[in-house]
Amino acid sequence: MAAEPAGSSKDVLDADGIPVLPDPADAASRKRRAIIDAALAEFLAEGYSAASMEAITSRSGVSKATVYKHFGSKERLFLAVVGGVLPTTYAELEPVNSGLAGAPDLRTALVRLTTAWARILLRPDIMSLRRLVIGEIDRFPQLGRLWYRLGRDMNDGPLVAAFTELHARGVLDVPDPDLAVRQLVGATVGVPQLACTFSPEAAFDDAELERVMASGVDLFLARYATGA
Amino acid sequence: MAAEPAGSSKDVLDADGIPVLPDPADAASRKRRAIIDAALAEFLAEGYSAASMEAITSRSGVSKATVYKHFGSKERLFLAVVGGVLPTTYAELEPVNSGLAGAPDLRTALVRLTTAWARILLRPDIMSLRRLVIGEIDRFPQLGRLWYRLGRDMNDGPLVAAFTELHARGVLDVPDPDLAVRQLVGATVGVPQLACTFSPEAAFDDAELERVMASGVDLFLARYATGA
DNA sequence: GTCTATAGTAAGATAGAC
DNA sequence: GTCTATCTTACTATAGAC
Repeated sequence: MAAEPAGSSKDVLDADGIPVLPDPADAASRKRRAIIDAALAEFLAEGYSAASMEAITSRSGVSKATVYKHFGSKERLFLAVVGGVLPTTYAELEPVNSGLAGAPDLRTALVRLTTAWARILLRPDIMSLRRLVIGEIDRFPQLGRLWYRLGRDMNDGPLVAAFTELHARGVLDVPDPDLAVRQLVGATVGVPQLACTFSPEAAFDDAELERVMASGVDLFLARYATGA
Repeated sequence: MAAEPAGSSKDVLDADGIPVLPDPADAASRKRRAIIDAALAEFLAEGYSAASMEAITSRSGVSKATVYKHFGSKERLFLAVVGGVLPTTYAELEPVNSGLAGAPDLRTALVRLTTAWARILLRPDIMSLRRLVIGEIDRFPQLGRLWYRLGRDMNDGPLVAAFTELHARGVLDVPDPDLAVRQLVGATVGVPQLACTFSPEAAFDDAELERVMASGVDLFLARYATGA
């Protein structure tokens, strides 16, 4: 259990009484990290305007001046924090997408895929972040565009590629793969997502979720699957 | 051009020099209406927390004390204004729903219906209101539940009834009408709505909109229409 | 880089005259 | 019911010591 000096001005001594000087760079980035975590929690709980820099400094254990040295202003802090966490969030969805074009049973693969997406996207922390971004879009349009673009690039993108290939192989008949992907998402993940957007307390157990995803995939395949 | 005394303490005289005393009830409800309009504009522009009661009083032309006499607090004002406008908003969608079960061509009727929905729901003012409600759901969960319930009751509801009837008549094969409606919405209106939610500047011209709606309806019918 | 202390401002809400 | 004037509080941001 190493001593972690929290910025105290007093020297910290090791077992032999020798002062342990914290690496200033590490100390700074630890504080930076603490500020980011505290700010995210505060912004998620209060929204941008009601969040107070005072509360963020209290949560993070640093002083107000330090926060301003690092981030300059409340706006810049918000953009850094929220813009920084979005790619992390979407990165979780990427591994699910691999190898769809080569799956033995397309229906099973699509149900698995959409169910995995839904389980992640419906998580309360991600739903809260989504509501925050949507609610602040007039003030921070960059974040809205970023969120939408990430979703398109990291989720829809691979699916579009897979459908295009399956179309070429004659397995699917998809004249507009881009639109088809958006329809699939709307008819599967979009259904419980809409409910959770407006009713945070709404819960979908795994069985219900898989039933809805399977029904949406069947809807999709009824139109786009060829006989082959 | 009738004189409309805006609460001035000086008497207003008619053409014969006779004081025109404004009906106090009417004057009060005119002010109430002015406050509501000003508050809605301010809340839409700034969000709940950043909206200032000072700005609302300026916009409405009444004093701060009057606003508090009428609505008691900022929270109550917000609930009254937003909760009051939601039914009005959804009422616009109701007439579109009538007479679907008896339509001669179901596909045409559904394309017309979803396109009409989309044109209303994508309007910037309604999209802004939607973002406001979503962004403030942690603070005002009532509004989220109200929005979702209105959408379900006034839009999905009639469609569920129509699909149930068409199922009984053998025109459709819809084992779960409620889910089917949500899928149809997700695959039609939901597609451009998602884009507009995150990119307010995104615009869909009528031709593009109808193409997307028609494609979504075809998707729906490929699964749920019987041969009959 | 980090802190304490504070400047300067604007917010929500109310008192009291009319 | 309505207004003007004001109370109290909390906010963002900064100055200056270390």
